[in-house]
Amino acid sequence: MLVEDPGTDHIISWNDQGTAFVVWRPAEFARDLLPTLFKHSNFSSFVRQLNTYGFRKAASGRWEFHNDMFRRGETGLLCEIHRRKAWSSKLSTAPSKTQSPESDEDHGSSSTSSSSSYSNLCDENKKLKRENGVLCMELASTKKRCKELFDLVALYSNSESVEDQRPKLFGVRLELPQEKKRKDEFSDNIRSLLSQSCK
Amino acid sequence: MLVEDPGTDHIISWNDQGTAFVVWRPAEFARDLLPTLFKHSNFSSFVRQLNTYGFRKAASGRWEFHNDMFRRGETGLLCEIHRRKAWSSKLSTAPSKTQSPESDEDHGSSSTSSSSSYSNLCDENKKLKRENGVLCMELASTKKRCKELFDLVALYSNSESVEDQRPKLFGVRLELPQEKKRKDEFSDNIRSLLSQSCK
DNA sequence: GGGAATATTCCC
DNA sequence: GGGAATATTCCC
Repeated sequence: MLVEDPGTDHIISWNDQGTAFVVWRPAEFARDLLPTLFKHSNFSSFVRQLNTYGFRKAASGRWEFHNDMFRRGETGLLCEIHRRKAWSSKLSTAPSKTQSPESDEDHGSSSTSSSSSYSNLCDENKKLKRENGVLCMELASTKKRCKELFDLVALYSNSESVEDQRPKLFGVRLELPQEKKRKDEFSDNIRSLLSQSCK
Repeated sequence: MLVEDPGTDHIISWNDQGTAFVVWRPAEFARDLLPTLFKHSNFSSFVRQLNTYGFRKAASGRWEFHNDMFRRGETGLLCEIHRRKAWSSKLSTAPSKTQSPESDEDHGSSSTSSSSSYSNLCDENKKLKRENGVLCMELASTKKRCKELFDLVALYSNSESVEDQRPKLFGVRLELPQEKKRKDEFSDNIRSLLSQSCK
């Protein structure tokens, strides 16, 4: 609205190509125009919001900001400008790079690319799907492995108590005290593990 | 400051006991006084902040708010009034649907991606990130569990071979053929499990 | 540019 | 009353 308004073009306007807006007079802009739209008159707070919504400063030596969805005449694109989410960097800390290379992939991009460009989003999407696939596979194999260990422990724990075949002397099974203690400890461990589900 | 100021006592003042403040005229308070201290003039936003800082509304049929650290004359207590932290609910989300049916999450959604809409892509992106986080957590807990089982098996396998204390007759350990076979199977299983990394 | 604390809004 | 999204501030 401000960028379009010819009355404020000496303060803020489109660049020549209509691909970005330029704040020609930051001081006047902050003092006179910001308070009409926001609860403050700080240029830096305005810039902070621009960044949050995917606008980037052009390296043009002036206050020029661009966003792929902000172009002269293309008002239909405006609805694609969204606030970057805050959760993007919160839980994604441990992407389990157990054996996947993905070395060069900039992990911070998840938060950066959010709203700026369509192709960035596509790239991130692809990467997420790849990562997702890797995680699914890794999880599946870990679960399988976990189940194997579990079954093994369960089997042994079971067979030991059921089919103990060790020789007896006159009907009494030969077993020394310290072995008994060790075996009981083992059984306790197994019992506690068995009490949880591992499937 | 406002509560103390005699000039505004008809709008806001201490209660009789000096244990709370009372907003006698919420409308005037919001319109005339709030903007002098805050970036808004909404009484409800003011109340929201009061709650965040531990003030509670008294059940007195008027806008009376109290806080143990807010008392007439006790200005030294004011520094004990702190903003409530937000962390209390953040990390407790832990979906960890280890055995839940995960019904609503359509895992096949990846195929839907052919839709070219930008906001669809954003939504999918969000979902992927969420899914990713859940997978990471589930993988971590499964790995932990796997390691526990692994250590248990390793421990037993170890102690069994090292300190077999069963009685011998003339230097030969008593052991029946089928037990030997079962134990070898067990050892083979353990060996193969040990050959993979489970950390 | 963006993380993080705090403020304001919106909603249950 | 408070959870949660968004805005503003502060700071690296």
